[in-house]
Amino acid sequence: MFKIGDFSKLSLVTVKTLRYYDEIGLLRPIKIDRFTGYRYYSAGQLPRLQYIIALKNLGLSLDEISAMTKNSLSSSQMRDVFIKKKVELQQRIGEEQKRLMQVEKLLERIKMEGKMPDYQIVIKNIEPMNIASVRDTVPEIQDMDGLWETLKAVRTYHASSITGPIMAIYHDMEYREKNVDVEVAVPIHEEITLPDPIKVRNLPGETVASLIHKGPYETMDAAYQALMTWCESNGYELAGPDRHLFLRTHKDVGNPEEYISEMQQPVRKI
Amino acid sequence: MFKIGDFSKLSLVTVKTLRYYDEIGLLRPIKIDRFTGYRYYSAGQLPRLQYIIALKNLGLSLDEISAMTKNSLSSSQMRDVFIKKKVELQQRIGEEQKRLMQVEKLLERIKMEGKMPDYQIVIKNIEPMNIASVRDTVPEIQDMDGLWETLKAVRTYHASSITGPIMAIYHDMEYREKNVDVEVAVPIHEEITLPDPIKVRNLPGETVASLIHKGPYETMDAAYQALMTWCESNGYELAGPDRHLFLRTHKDVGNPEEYISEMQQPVRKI
DNA sequence: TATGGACCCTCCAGTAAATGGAGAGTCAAG
DNA sequence: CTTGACTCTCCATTTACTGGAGGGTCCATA
Repeated sequence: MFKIGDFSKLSLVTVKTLRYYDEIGLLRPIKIDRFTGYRYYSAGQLPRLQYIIALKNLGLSLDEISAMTKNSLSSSQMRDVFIKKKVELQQRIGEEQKRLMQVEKLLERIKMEGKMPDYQIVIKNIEPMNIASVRDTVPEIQDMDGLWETLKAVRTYHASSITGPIMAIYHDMEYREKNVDVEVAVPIHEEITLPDPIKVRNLPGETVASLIHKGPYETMDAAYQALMTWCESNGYELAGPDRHLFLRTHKDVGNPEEYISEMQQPVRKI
Repeated sequence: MFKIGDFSKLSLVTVKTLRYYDEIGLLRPIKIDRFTGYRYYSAGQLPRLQYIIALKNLGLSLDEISAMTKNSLSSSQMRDVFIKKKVELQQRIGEEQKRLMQVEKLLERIKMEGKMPDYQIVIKNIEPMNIASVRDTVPEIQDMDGLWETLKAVRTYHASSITGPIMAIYHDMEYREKNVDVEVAVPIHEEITLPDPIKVRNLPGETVASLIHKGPYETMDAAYQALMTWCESNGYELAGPDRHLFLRTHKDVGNPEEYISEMQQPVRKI
């Protein structure tokens, strides 16, 4: 019979931890003095403790270990637990490696450009939504304003059905300055019906690379560049028309330097 | 100005999380209504939030992010942070991979043997200690008893100086049945002096693979086998004479099936 | 027998980054 | 005015411990 300190020295497990394992019922002392509360352990408990430590080193949680040691699982159940653990570990390693790669890319860029990049790119999952939209091919980007006019009806008469910020969807697969195939849209509840040429349709959920741009629209090509570069070096490929969300526009603020937009480029992991 | 729910939809960060970020001062709303307590955010805060999320995805803690965004570090300081993060990530990936390998080996063994292995092997770091010991080459292992007799003096007259369980150290580099070079020892405080042939010496700290054996000493070769196999398949090589700790012996219990021993084999990561 | 120091006890607080829920107050459309 | 959606604060919970306060126990020595 060992007092907790001696047992701790034998097992190289701290006294605090032993008391904790007692508390959660993972490893109870063979005896607790009724009067002093002193815990007494026996050498015979060392295999059990060793077992616990071994399982912990494999990455099992104390809960899992409790379950395994208490119900003394069959070996096929054991196998299942470890297979599950294995998958979990593989997944975590994958994530960490992705992270590591991103950090490395970032370091590279800092080294190349001598400063932190101006844009932070983040992967998000966008839920599907319903939109009211008008789509057309316009000679110049500025001509998009006509489409906004068309949509204005929705925005004034159905203001309460609107569920998000207005956006533009660029359907050309490559960048172009003239004859742009653009769809301007506003997210809505499903119910309303609208006159031609406004259409109500469903915009599917997507995984997008998102970037927030502050400033006038003319300076957005750098942002677009950054997004492309990021996708390339982080192993994503483009997977659909990109969306432009207008989060703060001339209607909210006078100075175009204060405009805020979000670019959402659907992507797919290569 | 958005209420917290709208801002949450825009940023895809939960309301709870936004409130938490407010609480820890990471991202405060631009305005809080003095009477209702309602938080109001602006589109202009999205870049900041995006930045926070990007850094979080790289594996930085909110504390680190706070420090980075509050003091707007120079780019060389930024670089240092990321280099540190990179090292940290590499290390964690290494550990997880080691774990994964161990799980895989274990699964293999379960498959081969149709059951959980009988022995759990654990890596420990043993602190250096002082021992009183007698070393000799004995024709048969049983003859070790003579050495125990010699040490008995220590164990009776200096009982209070003893700091741990008795042990045997096998100095032969390979296993042998005859002419065993063995040292029997008992850990002590440094101060005492002892008559010949007992020596007081320092046993260095070691990294050991440890295994706990229950039962008579005759059945320990299976344990030794298991230890060797484990070391081989987990990438460790032997790095010194192994120690045998006697944790429960004939002095504590009658039935040899109840004996408890610990084998400590110093190892080195290959 | 007294005492000093090492050891042990319980209880409480804190860690990181949220999540879940109770109970109450607020907003906006119809 | 009602109703339902939204928001607020405060508290508890998660993991696997760690640290400390305040107080009791053990035991070898004086």
